Amino acid sequence: MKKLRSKDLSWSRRRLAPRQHAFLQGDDNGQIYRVQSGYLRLYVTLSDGRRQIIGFKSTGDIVGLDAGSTYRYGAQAISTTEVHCIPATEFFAFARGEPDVLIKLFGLVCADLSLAHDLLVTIGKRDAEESMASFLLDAEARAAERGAKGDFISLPMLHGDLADYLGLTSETVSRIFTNFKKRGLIEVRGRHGVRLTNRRALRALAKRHPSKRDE
Amino acid sequence: MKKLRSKDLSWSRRRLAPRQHAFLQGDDNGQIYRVQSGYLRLYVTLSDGRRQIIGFKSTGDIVGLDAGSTYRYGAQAISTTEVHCIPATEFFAFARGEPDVLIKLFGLVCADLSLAHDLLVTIGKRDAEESMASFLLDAEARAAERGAKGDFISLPMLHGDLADYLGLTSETVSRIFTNFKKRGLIEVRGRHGVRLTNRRALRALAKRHPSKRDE
DNA sequence: CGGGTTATTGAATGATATCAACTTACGTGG
DNA sequence: CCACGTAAGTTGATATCATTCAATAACCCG
Repeated sequence: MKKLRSKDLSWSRRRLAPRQHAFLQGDDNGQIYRVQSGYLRLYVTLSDGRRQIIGFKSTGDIVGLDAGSTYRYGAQAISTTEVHCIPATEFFAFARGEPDVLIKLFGLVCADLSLAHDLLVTIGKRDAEESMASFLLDAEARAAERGAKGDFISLPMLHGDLADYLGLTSETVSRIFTNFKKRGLIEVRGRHGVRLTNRRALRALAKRHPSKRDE
Repeated sequence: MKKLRSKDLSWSRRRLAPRQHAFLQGDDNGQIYRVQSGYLRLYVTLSDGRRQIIGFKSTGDIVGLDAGSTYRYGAQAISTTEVHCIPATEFFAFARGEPDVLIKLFGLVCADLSLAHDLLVTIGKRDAEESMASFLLDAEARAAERGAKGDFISLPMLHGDLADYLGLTSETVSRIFTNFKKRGLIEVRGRHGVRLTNRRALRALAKRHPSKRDE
């Protein structure tokens, strides 16, 4: 299959400082982004300022692909983040002639949709503990997919981000981390390191349907 | 642009009775569906049976497009529902040769993603009243897009469905309907008819960002 | 080191869930 | 066409989980 990032295309680079935006909700859709390093949070706001984080994006992820004429969500750097970007029109003009690329793009949006559906279940039906358990398992699975070394995973986002992602408050997130530590479900190292020390219990909490991968 | 439903393709028909499934969560992905008449609810369940409805689909909507090897959600008829379906492999084999069709499909999934994001904000950040206000405005906009006649809109789903969609309980949904009626925000006719009698107030409740379309 | 941001912890409050009783609506068959 | 039986909706009382408010503690960056 053809590589997504063709050499023919004029990708440009941007380095985003923490809290800097790649784009804001409502901006005209100009660019499609690819994260090179660091982390972005994608979020939607209500008119009174409440913020729902709809996803975290890291190395290799494509952002802004699903925008119409304007971005429906904002994209903000959590830590210093490098992105590559390309004008959407140019990108789609190229993709139009490449069925494999179009199908790849289709698959990327489908994957995002699936993530959104998972998050809907978490926020809509899981209580705070269940949500956190589900998040931790997802975070670990994601780290594994990216070939992370060691069993500590890195969670670069703040508790407040996690709260805005899971539909909770930062205090609740903090309480549950403390509680999980006491119960021996996780071990924490520094601000961002977490290790899952009882996956079975976390899985039971998350109430997922059993899959073949479960020991 | 080429029509999505080419005559070359072998669509078949199914008539679903109320509560009958087009497919279940976990089924092998065989078919892509198009709703001809009636309504489907799409939902995800947790292992203990809690159900999150992720969307309602009606005439003209495509369902199952985003499935991988298995469906990640179930699709169940609310009322008697007619669907057309086609094997996914056949459909994509056809689409591969038609960039316009691929781009159309891409757009459909992007629209679903956008809906999922909206619902995330509703469930994650809006309280019960705000959620209901937002839902009613969306339902009306959707009906208008489909060229519904009259100002009563039809909500074919049960209160329990609405509850499972918005992250509430059926009791709460009922209380808020009653409250909205008392406050003159809506008028109800029969089991399924609703008319919005104070859009301004509903919009204020929903706390959306103002758009050009707002009077 | 120092200052601001973030995290933790406790106590009180509040929104929505839960439980329960009752009413209404609907569809089915007599 | 009506009566019945079941499913759905309403309403009230209570319980509960998570939020809110507040005060302290830890962390990190410059």
